[in-house]
Amino acid sequence: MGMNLAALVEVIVTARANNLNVSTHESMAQRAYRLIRADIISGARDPGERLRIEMLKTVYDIGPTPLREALQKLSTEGLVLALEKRGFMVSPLNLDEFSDLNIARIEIEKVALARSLALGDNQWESRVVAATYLMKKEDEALLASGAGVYDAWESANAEFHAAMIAACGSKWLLQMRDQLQDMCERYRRSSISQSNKKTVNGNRDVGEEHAAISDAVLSRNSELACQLTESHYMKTLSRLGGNPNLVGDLQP
Amino acid sequence: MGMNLAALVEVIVTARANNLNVSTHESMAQRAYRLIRADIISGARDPGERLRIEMLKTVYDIGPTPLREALQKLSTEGLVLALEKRGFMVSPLNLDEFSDLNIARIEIEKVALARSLALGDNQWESRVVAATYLMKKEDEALLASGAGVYDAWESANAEFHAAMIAACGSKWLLQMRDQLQDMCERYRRSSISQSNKKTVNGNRDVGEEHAAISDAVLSRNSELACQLTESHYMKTLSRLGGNPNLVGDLQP
DNA sequence: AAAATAGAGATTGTCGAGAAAATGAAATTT
DNA sequence: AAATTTCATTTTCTCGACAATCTCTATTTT
Repeated sequence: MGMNLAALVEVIVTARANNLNVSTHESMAQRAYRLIRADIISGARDPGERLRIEMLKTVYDIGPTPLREALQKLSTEGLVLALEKRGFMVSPLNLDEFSDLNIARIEIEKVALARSLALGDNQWESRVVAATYLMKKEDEALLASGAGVYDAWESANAEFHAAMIAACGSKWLLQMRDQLQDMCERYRRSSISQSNKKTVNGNRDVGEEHAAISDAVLSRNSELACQLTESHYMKTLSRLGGNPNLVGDLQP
Repeated sequence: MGMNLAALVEVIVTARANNLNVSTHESMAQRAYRLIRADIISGARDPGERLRIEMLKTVYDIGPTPLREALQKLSTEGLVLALEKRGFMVSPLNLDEFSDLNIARIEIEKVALARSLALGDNQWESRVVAATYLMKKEDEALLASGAGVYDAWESANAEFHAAMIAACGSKWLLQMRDQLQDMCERYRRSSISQSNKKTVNGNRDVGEEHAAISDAVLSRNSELACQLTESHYMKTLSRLGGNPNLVGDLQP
């Protein structure tokens, strides 16, 4: 692939702006980062678990240098804790931090949602409609099966919420939100693996919540959309044992 | 310093929660991270500048492995761009991204400010009063001197704005805000070095703006405080050539 | 002259080795 | 017995070396 530097920078900056992955063949460091990150978020690695280089070398078949680079990146994100002269560990979980994360996530999501509703064009509306359609199908399938959430449901859910805020006009706002989302996801997963997976959606009709959010968004009712989204996330939070008192609306 | 692992993790987690630095003797990787980060934010390293390992090795007297770890961390933050098989460079600046960053920063700051006003206690009020007092002194000194901003003014300004939002109840919200702030700072610095330093505060009476913000905060007038803070930051943005249209209030 | 090619030199990304520090178990002291 | 010390082992962090790849100049071709 012959390409000069300026052109490559252009490609990378543009791709990053659209949250795309441009790599032809990833480096060992990237690979390590991707794999370890996925293992931590999915709960395959327990919170508090030591991440010893020798062990990781054996498991992922990657040398110590790229492994350390990956762990440093993850420590910047907060998924990994770097202990001076004592290596790395998966960041421990605690409920106070979960509340803290959720406050940040929900507040940022609300801001992005309000902006998105104010700025979104027809293209964006079409994406919202498409995501809503898919979400409805998956919510119905989930309700019918009575089982836990599928991967298909998960990805429809992710796209549903991403679509709503996509037109907010700041990729940094979206990136902050994504990062906080991933941190929260780890709490959700570890909570699921501890309790019964079937209770994940409790007695809620998540489909109805999604439909209400979509309606509010498409009718550009910013206040209602924010309120519904907040309570949507808060229901998940309180079911997982977080402290909802710290999150809720402040002005009565 | 004899200390078992559990105790150390406790110390580190607690210290991180309060944004403290607990290191007794920093590692080469930490040192590289700190120095390179400061050089990028201060503008000592130009946007778009290649960061070659050999060069960095000579300048900072640090081996290639810790240097790469530092660069990877910085690339997670967005200050450095990692180019596949072509090393690292200081992230290029562009005005669109500056607007983007400012949207995110101002929105997050407003959210944190509203929460802080709703949740802050007497202890917090006292910090606000102290920061306001110091800020007033520094603003007066700045006005009297007629010169550019001093380090003392910079740090008073940083504490002034940090104090206002300190009681928001989410360390993550504050951390996101800090990260965006540092990114914005780099734009401000590079803009200053290009133009005349004396024009930094233009015809604005920044002292008056600060006083108005402080009054609104202490009287718990959330809406006014948010509005004043937003326009305070926007004045800086538009003077630096950003696109203020993309930032402003959305609901008329 | 502009574009393509080729090859010397520089740079990245990775690995293994080794010094310095932490850990844990056994021995010693209080 | 509990606390301290000792010391062998493990682990981290850092460095230099090396293969793979990129870059830049000089040369050839169109």
